[in-house]
Order: sequence, then structure tokens, then C-alpha cells
Amino acid sequence: MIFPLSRAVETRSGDPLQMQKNLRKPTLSEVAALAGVSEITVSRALRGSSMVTADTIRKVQVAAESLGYLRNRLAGALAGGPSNQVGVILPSLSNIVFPDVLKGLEDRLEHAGFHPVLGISNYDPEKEEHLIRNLLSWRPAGLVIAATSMTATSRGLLAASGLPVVEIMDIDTPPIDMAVGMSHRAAGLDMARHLIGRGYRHLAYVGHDIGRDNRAMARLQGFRSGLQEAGLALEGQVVLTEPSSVALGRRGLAQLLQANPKQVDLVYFSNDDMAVGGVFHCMAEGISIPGQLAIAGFNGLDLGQSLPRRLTTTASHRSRIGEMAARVILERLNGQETVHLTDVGFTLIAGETA
Amino acid sequence: MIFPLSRAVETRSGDPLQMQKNLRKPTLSEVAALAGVSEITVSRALRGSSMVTADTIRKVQVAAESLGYLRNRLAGALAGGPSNQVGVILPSLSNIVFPDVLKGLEDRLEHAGFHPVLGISNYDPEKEEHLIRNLLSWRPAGLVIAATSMTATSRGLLAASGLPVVEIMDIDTPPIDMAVGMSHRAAGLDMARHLIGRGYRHLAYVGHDIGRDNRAMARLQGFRSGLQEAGLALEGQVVLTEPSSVALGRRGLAQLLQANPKQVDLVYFSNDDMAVGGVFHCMAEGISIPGQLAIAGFNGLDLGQSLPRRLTTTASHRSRIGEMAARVILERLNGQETVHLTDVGFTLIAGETA
DNA sequence: CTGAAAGCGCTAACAT
DNA sequence: ATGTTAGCGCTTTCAG
Repeated sequence: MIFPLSRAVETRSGDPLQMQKNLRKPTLSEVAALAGVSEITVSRALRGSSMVTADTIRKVQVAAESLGYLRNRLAGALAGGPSNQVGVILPSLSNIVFPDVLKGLEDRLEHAGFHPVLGISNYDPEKEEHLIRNLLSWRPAGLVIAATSMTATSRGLLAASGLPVVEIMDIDTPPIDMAVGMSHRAAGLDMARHLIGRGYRHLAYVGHDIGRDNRAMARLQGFRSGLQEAGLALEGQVVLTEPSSVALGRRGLAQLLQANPKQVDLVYFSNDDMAVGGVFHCMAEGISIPGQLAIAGFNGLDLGQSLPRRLTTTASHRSRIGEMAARVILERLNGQETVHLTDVGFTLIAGETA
Repeated sequence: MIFPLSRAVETRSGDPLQMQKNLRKPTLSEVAALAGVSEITVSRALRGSSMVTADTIRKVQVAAESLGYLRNRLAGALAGGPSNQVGVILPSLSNIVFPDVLKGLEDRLEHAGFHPVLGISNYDPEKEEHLIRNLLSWRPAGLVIAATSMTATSRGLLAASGLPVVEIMDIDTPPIDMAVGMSHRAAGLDMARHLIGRGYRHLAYVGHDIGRDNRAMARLQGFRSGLQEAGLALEGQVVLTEPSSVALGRRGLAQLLQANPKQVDLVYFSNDDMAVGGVFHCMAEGISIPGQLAIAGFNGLDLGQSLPRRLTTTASHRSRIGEMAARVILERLNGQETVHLTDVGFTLIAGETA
């Protein structure tokens, strides 16, 4: 049995634990009976409706308290009340980016009394579709999704849901409903221009599993465009088919330098974790930064900014994305007009490694 | 597949909230009508009950598909069906430890078709209590909580809920229902013994906001016990009242060395982030590791293991904690016997920094 | 300001 | 193998 019913125990008034153990979960009508009012009045009182006397509110509260009443939102939501759940679909929690986004999201939702209901797609469109169906079946107040590449059915489900739906991270493609994020293409381009401006001419790239991370791919595309503008091209490239990590970045740079022994003077990494790995490789091999080799990353993690030499990188405003996503959902639920595209931008950090 | 977008009734305004209100989703009975069977048969067919003909299952599926039917689990759960939601309360998402735990948890829950419903307590017992009440009101299948110090009411609510409740991280205090974690005291003790065995005699500590992180405090206590065993004591200590970070560790070590110029030969940090900060400080100041100063951390993050010299630390099995928490909940829901205390242990990593 | 009636959409418990 | 009957516990009408 799923809910083992506790048997009767001797009551000790005042102890909420004991009070509740004696009975099935008390319902509205039991509270109503004890308070000497109707169910609906209890409902209104407990939800803070304006149309209830302060006096009856108190009566109801006392009754509810003494019974250890716990609201049943399943019933409430089914009966047409609002839900305070927001479905959240992320591709992963391993990449620090997503916990950061989730943090911002949760923080704002929390303030409004909402909760994220989480699903991790693991970069799999099929699973993503499955998750959408699943989360939607709980009739949440809204949905936030960091999509990979949605199936047509997924898009259909979201569009048909009639809920506020926010697609986060990217704003490079038109959203079903709303989007919050930044242009990764622009970030890559921006970094390329910055580096070229600093005099680097022999640039290479070290990346992680790019098939799954089309944000990283967009950055690389932007970066390439920047090189093209200056009549340059990537002089080396290592793309490893594993999730990004410090260890992978270290390995990736070793591999790159083995294949392209001398000419490269700067390596653009797919993100800061990878870039820090690159820095560590240089430290271990006695390669001076940025003298012999310059390094740039993406994300602006605390980690990179605490290196002996501050990492040159692009700060992404991750928790801000989460915050804004929560914000547009709440605004929409509030009946306010909402913007369909929110660009949180990015900030180039000219550090000491490039 | 047809999405019930066109089924809006009486749509008169462009206001999205209105549109949403007017959208009617198809129900079981509509599917039943179309399939020419009863509601309950549809219900059974869609849930994969064994007692339905393959043929009617197909009929039902076709009908459901063509209407764009989407299961309403609110109604299902209210009517006595199982919930696939598990409440999860964590103190923070900023500390990498908790995303890691959440990852393991989500992964296992996912496989069983369950979803975490998240609440972040921000190390505040009042908020924690509030979250417990809130999540419980959705009648989840279980609850996982990384508690700070619960209020009596919180404990009462959890005990009275009759749900599987798992307290995670610590196993140093007796749980209300079940606990999954490790002994942080033991980890600190273990590290102290290891270091003393390596010959260090002048040990100091650099920690972060310990008032909020009683796990770190437990490690420090264990560490001290280890010193005592050897007739030693901490020769220096800096505890900063901020959340742990690489930057803070760097600052903390600088502060420690300023106050205790020469005697210290090893610094135990409250965790790896802090320890890496310490390593960076040494790099920047030209202090050789471990020759002039040895460093040890806690957690076994990828980061520390990718340093030019692998960090000496204790690997905590974070995602394993999440996995085991999910496991005991699922076992309990499955009617199996469950253990009340699960120690996932820890692993000392004898790196190159101490 | 309070109440009575009428479901919300589903599933468990018995039917057949 | 399928159907019938009753709710689950609440909140929306609409009355008073």
C-alpha cells in the first residue's frame, strides 16, 4: 500500500503530529463542522478571500489548526482553482549552466508561491516530448523549456496547451509563445572581434559534444563569422564527443597542440570549464599564458575569474534567464501583456588570458 | 495528430488568459464516446491495464489520438490513483553539491516516471516548514529533504504525512523515517588521520559560512578529533561568513597566512571550491605545493582533480545520495522493506597537494 | 458576507 | 473483459 494509514494513538493536544495521526487527513467539511460554518466559507477563509469577516477567518483558522488540516491542492486545482506548479524541462543538470538557470527560476517562482516540476530530457527530443506530455498532464500554470530540437508533436502540444510557455537559453529561433535568452551566435562573433582586435591571428577551437549542445555550435558559428570578417579562418579544431568538463578541456588542448604544434596563438574553448582545463594543461606543461598561448572561454564562471590570471570570457547571465522566464510566466498569469522575446544579453570579460 | 486548439469555445478577446480559460481539453468520456466503450475502459486501456483486449486498446488509442486527448492526472490522483510527484526540498542550488544530488535523484525518478517538485529553503527553517506544507498539499508520493535544522512542526508534518520521507546528506542524526548520506564527522576524522600519517604536524583550517552548513562543521569536528588523537591542535583557523566559492577560498588562505606567517604546513579547506581557491592563491604568490604548503579539500570535484597537481580531498558520493534516496522511496512505494539508514560512504583521494 | 448546489475528470470497488 | 456506481476534496456558479 502506498499510504500506510497510521493507527490510533493516544492524543496529546497541542502536538500537531499526534493530532494528525489519529485520523485520515481532515477535509474542508470537517473543519467547517468544527468551525460552525459551511465548507465554502472555510475555503474562502483559508485562501484569504476578501469577503469573509475577520472573525470567521479566525474561527476557521483555529478549527483548521486544531485538526491539523492540510489543504489538498489536487482537489482545488481540479475544481478550477489555480495551480502553482510550473513544468520545467532542462536537457541536463551536469552542465552548471542549467542549475544556475534553475536557481534564478526557482527563486522568482518561490516568491510567488510557485514550484518547478522538473524533467530532464538528456538532450533527447523523444524524451522531451514524453516529458512535455507528462508535465502537461498535471495541468501546471505554465511551462519553461530549454529545448534541444523539439519534435513537431512537442511544438503542437505546447501550442495547444494554451499555457504560458517560455523557451529559454536561445533567442536565435522564433518561439512558440515566449523566449528568454541570448544570442549565442552574437556572443561568438563578439569574442572573435575582440580577440582579433587584440592582435591574435592564429586561432583554434576546442569544443565538447557539439551535436548535443547547439548553443555551443551557434557560438562557434558566430566566432567563425568574426574570423571571416577579418579574412581569417580557424587554424585548428578539436571537438570531443563528450560532455564538457575541466578534464576534457585539458585533454582537448593537449590533443590540439599535438596536431598543430606551433602556429596557434589563441584557443577559443566551448565554455569556461573547458577553458580552465586548457589553462591547467598550460600550467602543467609550462606554457605561458597569454605569451605563448592565449585562452578564451564562455560563461563567466567564478572559477575562471579566480584563476591566478583571470580568464578572458563572455559572461552569460544564466540565473537572469531563469528569473526573466519566471517573470514573464507570472506576468502572463496575472493577465498582463508580455513580450515574446527577451534578450538578457551577455558581457565580454576582457581577462588576462587573452 | 490533432491538437484541440480549435476547440476554444466562445473566444472573443485576444487576451491570452481569456483564450486559455475558454480552451476545453477533451475528457475521458469524449474519448469513450468516440471509441464506443465506457470511460473506465478508456482509463484502463490508456493506463495499460492487463485486462483489456489488444483490440479495444487500439480502438481507444486511435480515438484518444484523434481527439488530442491528454490525461488529467489531477483528477486521477484525486480519485485515488497514484501520484508520480516527489517533493524535494534543498537548501540551495548555488552549492554544486545540491545540483549533483538532484541529478542523481531526478535520474532515478525519471526512470520510474516520477518528477521532483522542487523547493529551495535557503537554509531557513521557517521557509522549510512552509515548503513542506506546500509540497505536501499536492499529495506527492514521497518527500526528499536536505534539511538544515527542522522546526518541531516540520518534523510533525513529515511524520504525520504517512509518506516515505528521506532526509539526505547527513546520517549523523536519527531520521524521522529514512536517511541517506554519509558521516561528515567520519570524513573529517579520516582526513586528519591520513594527513598526520603523511607527516604533517602544523595544520590549519579555512572555512566558509559554517553557521549555515552544519555538514562542514561536522567535518571540522571530526578533523579536530583526529588531531587530538595525535596530541595536536589546529594552529590557525579562518572562517568567513559567506557561501563557499573559489574566490572565497583564495581570500581565506591569504588571510590565514597573513595571521600565521610561517608555522602552518597544511591547510584543510571546508570544501574543494575553497581549496582550489587556496591553490590559486599559492600559484599567484609562488608558494610551492605541497613543499611549502600542503592543501586538502572535500568533495572530490572534477575541478580539483584536473588541477596541475591533483587535489588531495575526500570524494563525496553526491549523485549516489540522490540515486539512493530515489531508490528507497520507490522501494517503499512498491511495498518492499526499506532500510532506514543508508550510508553511501566516502572515498579519500590521496592527491598531490598534500 | 455566507450558503447550496453542481460539478471538475478521473479511478476503485463492485458489478456483469 | 467490460460496465455501473460512487465518490475523491475542493471551488465555481448562483442564491440568499
